[in-house]
Amino acid sequence: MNEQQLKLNNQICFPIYSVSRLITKAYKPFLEGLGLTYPQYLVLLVLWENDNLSINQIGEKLLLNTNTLSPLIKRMEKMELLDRRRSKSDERSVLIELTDKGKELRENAIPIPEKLFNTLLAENVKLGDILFLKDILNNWVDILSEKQNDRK
Amino acid sequence: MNEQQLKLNNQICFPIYSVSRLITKAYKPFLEGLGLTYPQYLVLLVLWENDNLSINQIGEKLLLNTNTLSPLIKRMEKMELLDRRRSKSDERSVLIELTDKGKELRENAIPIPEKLFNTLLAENVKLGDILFLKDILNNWVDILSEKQNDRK
DNA sequence: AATATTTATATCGTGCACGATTCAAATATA
DNA sequence: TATATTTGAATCGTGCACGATATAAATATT
Repeated sequence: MNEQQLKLNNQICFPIYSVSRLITKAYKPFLEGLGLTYPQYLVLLVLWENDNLSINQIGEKLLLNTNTLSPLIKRMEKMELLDRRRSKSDERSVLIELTDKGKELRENAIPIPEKLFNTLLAENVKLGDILFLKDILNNWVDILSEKQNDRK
Repeated sequence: MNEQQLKLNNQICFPIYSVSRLITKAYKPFLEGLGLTYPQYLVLLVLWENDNLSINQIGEKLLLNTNTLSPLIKRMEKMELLDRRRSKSDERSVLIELTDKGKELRENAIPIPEKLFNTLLAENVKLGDILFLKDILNNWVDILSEKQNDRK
């Protein structure tokens, strides 16, 4: 592995780390109108698609463990966005069901993706970031694939 | 904007958010051997490249504000990886200088990028994630560019 | 049936992130 | 030169993330 390829690690890992935070920040103005954080919004996206899931099932979809989701969902319960109740068939499971308030929020959330899209579009800096990320990622995939072929 | 394009938002934002966390997790086993977190490692990467920067300058490179960096750097001072001192020419600035221990850590950090690379390579699941991310990202860039051209 | 193991949540501790605010030093302006 | 504004750090409060651990319910094993 040569010098340049070694640098690719940081060239991809750091940008992903940064862009992830930039995206969360870009969502903020639209989400705080609804009183939501980005992770809370993700939970709602899952529940709007498929209500009455266990915490575990939500975690599978979001790749989050219960030590993150448990308190997060309790905060959302306090906000009266959802209800928690133990499953009757398995007392270990906690089923999450949207309240009317949680369901109604969906309407207000509909314009968010387009707004976010336009935000990223308006800020050319960010398009630059994405383009940069795209090139690096393509480069990385090439090297990864190449290396996997070498092993055969 | 059609339904599918709207979904692209979540198709790109969520994967970036997830992959970012996966990458940080992938670094963990290698970094904790050095007693470092990923953000601390990033600070060292910056300082190994260019010592004696102010907190602000480090923040510019990492896109992090002082309310994140200040306590993080104080923790690194406690670990005796770096020294903090006020600049004489501008008493507001805090200059960060690596200690010998901080400099020496560089040697131990050299194999990390390759190890990480191999980890991602070994876990085919993750290569799948990257490929997925790559396609979505390319798709997104196409749409963004197209939309920007429309405005002209 | 009694015991061991697994599974679904929850809790605890630590370390980011980040908006808001504070404070002092530096710089700009009247 | 006095005052206003800007700038660099630091602090505070809140909310994630996540490893480690605890607990109780469900399931497997003996």
